Amino acid sequence: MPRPLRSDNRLPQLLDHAARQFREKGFQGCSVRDIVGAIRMLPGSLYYHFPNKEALLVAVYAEGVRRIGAAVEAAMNRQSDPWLRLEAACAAHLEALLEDSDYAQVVIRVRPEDAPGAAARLVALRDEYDALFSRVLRTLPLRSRTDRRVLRLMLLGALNWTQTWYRPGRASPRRLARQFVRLLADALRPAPPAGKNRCRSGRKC
Amino acid sequence: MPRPLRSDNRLPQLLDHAARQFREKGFQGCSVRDIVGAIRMLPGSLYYHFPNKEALLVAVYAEGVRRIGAAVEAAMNRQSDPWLRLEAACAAHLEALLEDSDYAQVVIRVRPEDAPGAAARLVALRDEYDALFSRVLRTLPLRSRTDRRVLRLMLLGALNWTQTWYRPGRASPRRLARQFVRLLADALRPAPPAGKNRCRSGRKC
DNA sequence: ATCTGCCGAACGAATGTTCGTTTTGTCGTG
DNA sequence: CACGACAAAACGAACATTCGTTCGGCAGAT
Repeated sequence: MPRPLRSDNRLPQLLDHAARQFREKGFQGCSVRDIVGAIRMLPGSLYYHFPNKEALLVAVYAEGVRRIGAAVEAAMNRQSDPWLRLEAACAAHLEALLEDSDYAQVVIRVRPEDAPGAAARLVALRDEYDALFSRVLRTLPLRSRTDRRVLRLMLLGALNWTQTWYRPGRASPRRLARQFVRLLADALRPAPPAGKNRCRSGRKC
Repeated sequence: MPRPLRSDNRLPQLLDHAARQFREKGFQGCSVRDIVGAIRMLPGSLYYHFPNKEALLVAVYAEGVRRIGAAVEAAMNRQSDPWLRLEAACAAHLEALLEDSDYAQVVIRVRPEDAPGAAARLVALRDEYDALFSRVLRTLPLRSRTDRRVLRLMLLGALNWTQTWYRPGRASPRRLARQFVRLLADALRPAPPAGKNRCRSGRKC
């Protein structure tokens, strides 16, 4: 039973600017005054909406997971081929992470340990999102020996680390996702039945 | 000309504990008192050795780059085959990053932007280290179309992100490095000359 | 009339940093 | 070998700010 909201409630703007500040400067890097000041609120007013600063982070985190999860799931469901599904998921992940959403960026930027009192909940939220990628990977036809867990961790690591070096204007998130997945696909796709289509190195097939 | 050092100089211990604190709680996550308190120093004494907290971080960072760089270079030079060189480099990188050195972990854990006044120097130090991997990758025989820059960023991303999920006792750094590199090697090694040794999928060759 | 949503002003604690003073190792000199 | 000058290294105590947080009160939407 959600309590009634007043139309002049500034919680949405509060969350928006919290997300922006958290992604720009991290959790410990910005003060309560930085966050509320951007929307001309006073520091004490935060505590009407949240019991403390960490709870605000949890709210932003949760919204971040919700948004990036929705984006990835939607992109995924537009494809049927397993490898194309993976590529679509990665592209959506990167787009949210690098360009679209402050909320999504916070999920990757802020370490759970930075907010000790909320760490457990943050980790749970991350895991919830990771499960999405586990699902995509489960449907991939792979060589028998491939460890899907290691594959997931490696791929997500490569994707998430882009946040540290990506600069808008160069390679687009879409293109990066394509490059990453292509690379893995070449390595992991089971060999085609003998005699068929074994072109793997030449310019044209 | 390094000025003369006294035998009771505690700068080494100061750096050691700073590295430990920075890696455990991040730059903004620990106070000057946390750092010096661990070696029974007083907060003001820090400022005999460094002009400010950020300069201390730079010193730790530099030492971290030096150590992990030395470890990787040594491991690299023990191999001659390009792919084995890469694997050795990755293994050394992961060992330093996950188990051995507080200093090395700080280089990955702490974001340059967390210390605005020192960010430029921190980035330069990171780049200096990255150049090592550029060198290893340059000697790799790859398919003609492969973008070595993207490859480096992807690999380093996967490696560095391990810091967020790795727990000692499971897969060893060595094993992880092996898995990562194997995966890429299968994808990127140029196809062997036609008719020779084209086993790529079966159990035994 | 009620109660949501925020103001305004404060709180104590913690922050990075400064500075005059004191201790202690090092070294040239007698 | 002893001693005294000198600088290195750290102390001790403060500094001004900034931090997250608390709380009584009040305007205005419902």
